Amino acid sequence: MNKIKRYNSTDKVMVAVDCIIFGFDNERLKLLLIKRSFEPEIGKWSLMGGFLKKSENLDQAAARVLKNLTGLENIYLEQLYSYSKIDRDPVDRTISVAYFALISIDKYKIQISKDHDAKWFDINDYPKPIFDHSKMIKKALVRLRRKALTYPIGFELLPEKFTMKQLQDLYESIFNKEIDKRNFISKVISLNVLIKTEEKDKSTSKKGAFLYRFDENKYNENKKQGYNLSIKLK
Amino acid sequence: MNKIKRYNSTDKVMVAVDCIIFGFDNERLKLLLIKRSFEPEIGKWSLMGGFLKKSENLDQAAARVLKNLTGLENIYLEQLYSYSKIDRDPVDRTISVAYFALISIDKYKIQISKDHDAKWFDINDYPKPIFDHSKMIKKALVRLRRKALTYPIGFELLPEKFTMKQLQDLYESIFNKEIDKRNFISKVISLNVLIKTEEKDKSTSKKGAFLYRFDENKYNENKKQGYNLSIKLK
DNA sequence: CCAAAAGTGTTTATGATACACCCATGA
DNA sequence: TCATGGGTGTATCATAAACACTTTTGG
Repeated sequence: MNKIKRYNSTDKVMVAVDCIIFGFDNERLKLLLIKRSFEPEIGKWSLMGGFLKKSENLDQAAARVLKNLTGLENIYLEQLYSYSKIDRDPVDRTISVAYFALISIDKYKIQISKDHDAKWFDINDYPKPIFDHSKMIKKALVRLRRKALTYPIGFELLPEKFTMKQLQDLYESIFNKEIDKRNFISKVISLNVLIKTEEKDKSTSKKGAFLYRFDENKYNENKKQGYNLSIKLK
Repeated sequence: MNKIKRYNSTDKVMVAVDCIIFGFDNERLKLLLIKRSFEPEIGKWSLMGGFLKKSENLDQAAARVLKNLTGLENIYLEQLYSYSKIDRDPVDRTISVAYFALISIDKYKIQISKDHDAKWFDINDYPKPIFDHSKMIKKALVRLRRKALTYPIGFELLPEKFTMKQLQDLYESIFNKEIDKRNFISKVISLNVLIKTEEKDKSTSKKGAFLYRFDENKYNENKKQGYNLSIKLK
């Protein structure tokens, strides 16, 4: 190919990534927000974000932003949606590509970077964030709910070993809805992606609850047949 | 708010929108591609695209691109995904936000702009397009299939009045799969969004087939209960 | 021994699938 | 009258939902 003129660059814009970081603390679904230490909107709650660099793609930028805040790598990240309202950022024309991340809060000992004033909030009770971040969070939750029905998100949100109660709590928290224990367990078992270990977690009862692990191989074998954890959404 | 320094602008990039334009000609689902009249990749098939301007948001840019090619306004457009591989466009660093559009090919007398060499292709038989457009098209088809199960896309893809056969052909074409006529019709009727008119289309049979219309009010009333046109995807 | 959480099955209801014949009409 | 596409109903099967009691054990 011969030399080609570069495109007219008068319309170049800043591209940001913002991360909706979901975490599960083995009881409730949480959302990680930071208190902004810079203008604009200093002191207000915000999603963790950053600008896309010339040397990276969007997935990489989102991973960098996430690592910057949590120190974690190889975390589940999925692109959500791109936001482009002209004045969404009062400083400069910026479009933002939102990503959402899924983290098991205690699987890793998360060291939230001291550079940031960050806090986990319950997914049903968090402060109003800046800009259009509220829209992003709502859309991420919708996406997470859909994903939870067709993909074993417990892989990402639960520790290595977990009890059925924890798995059920995760789903109840995501859907903000009580689920019948018997139906839930028999459905989950029938999906055939869990391995029951010999171990018990005695931290919440005298009897103790068996610990389970996800089996990625089983999941990969079975996923052709479809994975569907129907939960009635009234 | 006081004057705030603009963000460092060394990392500004071009933002493009590319439109995956689906159309239904009352027989098969089609895809509209253009033959590029400019470098790079002149003469190859491509999605219709354009660059985001400072004065518009992404939805507006996509609508402008679509109007530019087809002359149509108020067409269903949905943002699909943002593509950002560093060298995806060989000329300059560009990220592209893909949108997909749904058009009833004969509901409007589409005047494809003579400025473009455009052509409708069958969704199962189209030429390999440039850059990452093939990935975009595949993702758009996945999205369309999901959408078809939960939203009456016939609103967008069919003419004002249509026969059950046309509606079924649309779904068979989208899913590339034969569907049982009796099951399909009774399922569609049960969704309670169609109005049967007194008119018949006699163009394909001596007996004639009743024409139906979508009823947007019925749809809006019923959608709280969910809209689900289960089609077995083997 | 008892409080508290873990564990376990069955029945019913709903919805999906499979399947085949009659109808209306213009040529 | 007959060829062609239009229109219709039922029986079976799979899965979701509703529902309550027994087990275990540390304190």
